[in-house]
Amino acid sequence: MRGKRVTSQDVAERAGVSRTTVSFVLNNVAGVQISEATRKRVLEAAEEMGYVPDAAARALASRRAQIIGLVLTRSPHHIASDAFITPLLDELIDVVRRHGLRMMIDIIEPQHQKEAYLELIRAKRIDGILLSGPRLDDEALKTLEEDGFPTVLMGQLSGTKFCWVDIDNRKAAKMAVSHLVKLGHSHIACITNADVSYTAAADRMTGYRQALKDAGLSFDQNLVRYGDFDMDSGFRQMESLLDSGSSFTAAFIASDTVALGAKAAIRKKGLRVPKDISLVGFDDLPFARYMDPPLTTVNLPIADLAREAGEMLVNILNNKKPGCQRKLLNTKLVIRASCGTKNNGYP
Amino acid sequence: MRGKRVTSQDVAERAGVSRTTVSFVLNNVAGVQISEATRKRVLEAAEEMGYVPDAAARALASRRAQIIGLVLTRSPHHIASDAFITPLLDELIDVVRRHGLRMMIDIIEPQHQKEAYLELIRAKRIDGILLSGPRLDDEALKTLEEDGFPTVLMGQLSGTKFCWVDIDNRKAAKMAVSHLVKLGHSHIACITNADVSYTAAADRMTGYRQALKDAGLSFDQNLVRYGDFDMDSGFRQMESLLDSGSSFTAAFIASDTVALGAKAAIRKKGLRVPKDISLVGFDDLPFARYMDPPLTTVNLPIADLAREAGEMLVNILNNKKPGCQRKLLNTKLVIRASCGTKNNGYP
DNA sequence: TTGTAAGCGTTATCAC
DNA sequence: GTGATAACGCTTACAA
Repeated sequence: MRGKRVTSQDVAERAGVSRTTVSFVLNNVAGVQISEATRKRVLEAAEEMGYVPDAAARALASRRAQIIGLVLTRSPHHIASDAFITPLLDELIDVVRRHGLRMMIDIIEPQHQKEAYLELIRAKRIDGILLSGPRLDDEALKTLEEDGFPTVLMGQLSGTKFCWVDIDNRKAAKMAVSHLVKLGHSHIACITNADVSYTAAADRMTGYRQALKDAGLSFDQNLVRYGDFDMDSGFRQMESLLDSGSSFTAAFIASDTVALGAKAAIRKKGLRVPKDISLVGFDDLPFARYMDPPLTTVNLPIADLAREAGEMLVNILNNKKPGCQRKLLNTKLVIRASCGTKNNGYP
Repeated sequence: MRGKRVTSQDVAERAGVSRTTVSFVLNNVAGVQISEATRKRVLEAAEEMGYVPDAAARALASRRAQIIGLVLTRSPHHIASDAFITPLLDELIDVVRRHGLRMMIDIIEPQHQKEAYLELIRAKRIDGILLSGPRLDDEALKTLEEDGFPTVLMGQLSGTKFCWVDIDNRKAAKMAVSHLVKLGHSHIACITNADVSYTAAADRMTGYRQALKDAGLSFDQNLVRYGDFDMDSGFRQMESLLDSGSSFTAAFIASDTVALGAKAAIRKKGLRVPKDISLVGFDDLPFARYMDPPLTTVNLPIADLAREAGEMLVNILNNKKPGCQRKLLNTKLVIRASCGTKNNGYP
């Protein structure tokens, strides 16, 4: 780094070949036969000289940056949950590394700078994009769709032809609520994870309604509240539910984070979980099992989601499995101690 | 993106100037006088044609990638806490964007791939590096130090000449423990956030000892356990403490995450917080205020830390404020409801 | 099987 | 003030 850079020219000279050969060997170009001896000589020379190809030069010449962009939507509250970002990054970086790529990250506010990430593409900084928390009102996304830029969404966007990976939110929510029904609850409240303009929130809500319907229970709008990603919203909405006078013995809360806030509100009212109110969450964040009582919740396989999305994008970049791919991942209910059979109820 | 790319050549032709002039105008090169008329014409042409400079070409020619690397140390357990990564990224991306840069992210295992991030530098992918959770046994770091590669650490590394930003862990821990002392506690246990080979863990431990010393209390090794970043370790270590037969009425737990596990262990034993045992945590993670009872803890200003580190690196890259800079940020104790005055105690 | 040479789209050094 | 022109370090037809 200090001295002059080692270039492919230097390696070529040392190995007694041309730069072309060096390039062929180092990039393992298919369809080109190079003798074992030459190959070995080049590899050794590169190794000895500590040659590392210049990324910019390579990108310029090959028209491939070998970088994928990870774009997260920063609502005022962040994507699904902060707790997901670590396993997400972890897994994605593994995928990317396995394929010899790098990852560039950007976070956008849905309100402003919506277009900010287009620069990544226009400046050819990235070859493909992974978008978490896509929104219909994202104008930049339309551009991507028109241009056919390699894109994979984490989450669905109906009416578009994007590839995506997601979980079956409806099915998962239904499973969670059915669990409550089986325990004998007939008055089950619901706090969504977010505004229903988010597909995931709407789907979870739908699952809740379906479970009620399947059980022959009636849907009561008075038992529904809308969370807003964070603990505060859970606290407020549960307070509202408790103060409303509507009676219920259980609640499906479509986010562990929101559930944590809700539990605090229940406790503040002097009520107990699950004695007075049973709770089912969603996400299975690390803290769920350490809540008091440990929270029964839907496990969201975030690492799988990330890996599938990453591999899907890589496949697209490599022109394997072309066309539009979609994948719905399974979830499972993790039963812990926040649900009881219906008993005294509230009020 | 679909049609042929717009190059600076195209812009130059449209504006009726040379590529050089376009470059001067768009990069706001100092020391070059360009007439307002020309400048405006170039800017307009670029705007109209939707010109976005090619990042690779620019990097190749200017020898500046305009990208900084964020390298996180992935221990088996991740940097300090998962919950920190979102505000960290958030703030860093703001800084970077403000300066017209981009960010590339990498995560390394301290065991393997220690050298993996050197490729970022060797391939000239990044101009500077931001390293979180630096470790003394990181060989690659030595290389950076020798080469004088622009680097800012988040966390300290004694015996090196790196720039860094950190909090005063010792002072913060002392403040936390003194709080317990003031409440009348004289038998105060300690669970570290991690192994003391981590500087932060060692410093927090030292702060704990100093607080005891200042209060004239004796240090008892039997009251100390070593956490390991996660909730599980907190659970296990608190169990060990409780089973050891040593008596204590309060505990300083140098991580909220670890504290959450510890609290579960306390509850499992049928004890209460703060009635039987007072608890002080460290980090002030979002869930701390929603714990039952809300956790008294040290607030770690992660966003400030990120911003300071980011700005410091940018300054170094711009050759402002040269030399080695170091910054210690203040913390404050957030008093909630997990501490009481000494009363019955345990056992 | 390997080499030659022409780009890739900028920036930067000089002249004018 | 502005414009040629040479790097920058690599990939990749095309030749040999």
